[in-house]
Parts: sequence; structure tokens; C-alpha cells
Amino acid sequence: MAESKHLIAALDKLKKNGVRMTPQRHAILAYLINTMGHPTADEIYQALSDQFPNMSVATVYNNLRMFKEAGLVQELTYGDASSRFDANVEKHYHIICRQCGKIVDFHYPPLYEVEEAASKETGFKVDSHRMEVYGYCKSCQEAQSTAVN
Amino acid sequence: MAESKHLIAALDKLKKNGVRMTPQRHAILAYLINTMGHPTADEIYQALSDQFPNMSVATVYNNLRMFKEAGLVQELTYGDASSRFDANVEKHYHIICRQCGKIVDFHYPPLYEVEEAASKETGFKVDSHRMEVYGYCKSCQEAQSTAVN
DNA sequence: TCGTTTATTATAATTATTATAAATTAATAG
DNA sequence: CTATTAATTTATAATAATTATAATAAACGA
Repeated sequence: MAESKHLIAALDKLKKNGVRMTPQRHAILAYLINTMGHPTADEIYQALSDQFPNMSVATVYNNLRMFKEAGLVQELTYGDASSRFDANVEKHYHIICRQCGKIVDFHYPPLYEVEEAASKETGFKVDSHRMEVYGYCKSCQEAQSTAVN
Repeated sequence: MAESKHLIAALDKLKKNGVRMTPQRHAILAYLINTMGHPTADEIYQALSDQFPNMSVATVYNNLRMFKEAGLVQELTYGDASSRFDANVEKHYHIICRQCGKIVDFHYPPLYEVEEAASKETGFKVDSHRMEVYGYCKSCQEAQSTAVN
């Protein structure tokens, strides 16, 4: 697979920020950008363990922090133990399955009215918001309806 | 301070669920209901350590889980390390200060249209959503504007 | 290619949370 | 009121995610 536009742009941004490129860093970033999922640090570590048998988990965490600071990835935290990471920084929202934990993107016009209302009510200077929807994905709905009660 | 209506209702609900009342449990619940903040498990533990010098942190965690399962409190997870707990189960949203971490409630009509749109786009069966606004609270704005650059 | 600076590795430390097992205590039937 | 029993608390250990540290290795501009 050729390097996607998205990946090329991200690499470019890092270079402009004076960040050195290493094989590990490149692989972590590429993995995040190419995957449709929203992997945890450990999932990334596992996924790249064939390619980099000696890579340390610390490298994954260090790079994820770096990418986050550079605005290339977003950290998602839910009730469960570990953070998930998303290289899609375009405006979009997530819907999460309560049963299997799957995270799917969906589109909706950004909720700027809410930001404004919140700012007015609280006096905060607002810069962003986060919103997720919870429910049951198609396959978990089916599993539920065919289950014996 | 007399027991608030809110606390009385919560105690009632627990009794109906066949849950035993203990001094620790009562104190944790009362603390959560009376505080305006959104404390972590450890903050609760600290706050009650005078009253219960021998209480175990596990007791705090156990009870918080219990309250959550009973629908009496809500667990809030943000990027930072530990969960926060909110005994206000009325519909409301939070705005969070990026600088000092303060969490303040604000009101806005529940975003059911978003739930519907998400359901339509993804095929999920939706049951709830979560949304928070981020920014800088008044005192942190002032601190910033008076700071020497 | 060299030298400096940054990144990676291996490992240990930290922190939040959960599990376990023994001791205690609340609810309640008698 | 007391004894019973099942739930709760406590103390402690275990787990798991993440971060810190120090030594080694690699990137990249001169």
C-alpha cells in the first residue's frame, strides 16, 4: 500500500516541527492512520511486534504523547481501563457499543451552539467539546435477540 | 445539616433494593450528594478519613460501584488518571477547565436529535450519550491574563 | 563521516483499581 | 433481646496501565 495522503501530511507536519523520524515512529503513525479502529497503546504494541520484536511499550506511549501534542491524534478515554487513540482529527463523533466495545464514527454538524450556551452559563472561555453516543451495535442486537432468556 | 431530600430518596432506593446500610456507606453517599464537586474515589476516602480512620479504600470503591449499579451515581472518566463520581443523575452536562480541572454543571436540552442521527447512520440501538465542553474557567482566565509572558 | 541531540530499550516505579480472605456487623427470625 | 447468617468491611496482595530512569543506539545537519 502506498503512503496515504493523510500519512504524508502527518509526516510533513512532524518534520516541520523538527521531529526525527524513526522506523518505530513511522510504523506507529502509519498503523494509527491506516486502521479503521481506535486501538489502545497495547494493541498498537502487539500489532507491530512482528515488525519490531524489540520495541518497548514505552516507545509506543512516548510517540502517542508526541502525536497528541502535535495535534495528529486524539486520545479517547472511556470508562474502561485504557485509552484509545484516533488519528482522524477531522470533526466527527463516536458511537460505542456497550456490549462489545466497538467504536464507530458518525457525522453530525459540530455542536457549537452548545459550546456557546455553556460559555454563557458558566463564564468559561470554551475551546472544544466532546460527545459520544452509547448503544448496541447491529451484531450485538442480533446476539441479544437470539439469546435464550 | 438535615438529610436532604435527595439523600433520603437515595437511601430509600437502596433499602428497596435490599441493600444493608452501614455507617461508611451512608457517609460516602451523603458526601457525594452534598458536595458540589465531582470527587475521585481517593478524595472521598480522604474526606472521610477523620470520621472513619480505619476505612479501607476498597470500601469506597465497592460502594461507588454499588451506587453506580443502583443508578444513584454516575462515573465520569476524562483523560486524567482517575474516575470522578457525580450523584446528580438529573440530566445535565459538564464543562471542564483545562487548567485547573474544575468541573462545573451546565444545562442544555438533551441532545436526542444527535442520538437519532447516530442511530440512523450506524444502525446502533442507542440508549444514551455523553457530552462535555472544555475550556478555561474564570479564575484561570484571569491568572493567564495577569501572567508575565 | 562525525558529533550532538534525540529516540529507543530495558527495567523499575507509580498509581488506580480489583481480588481475596479473614474479621466484623447489620438485618431479622425466633 | 439474642443468635444466626449473609453481606460488608478491612487489610493486604495482585493486576494493569502508564510514566520515569538510565544506558544504549540512531537520526541528521555540518
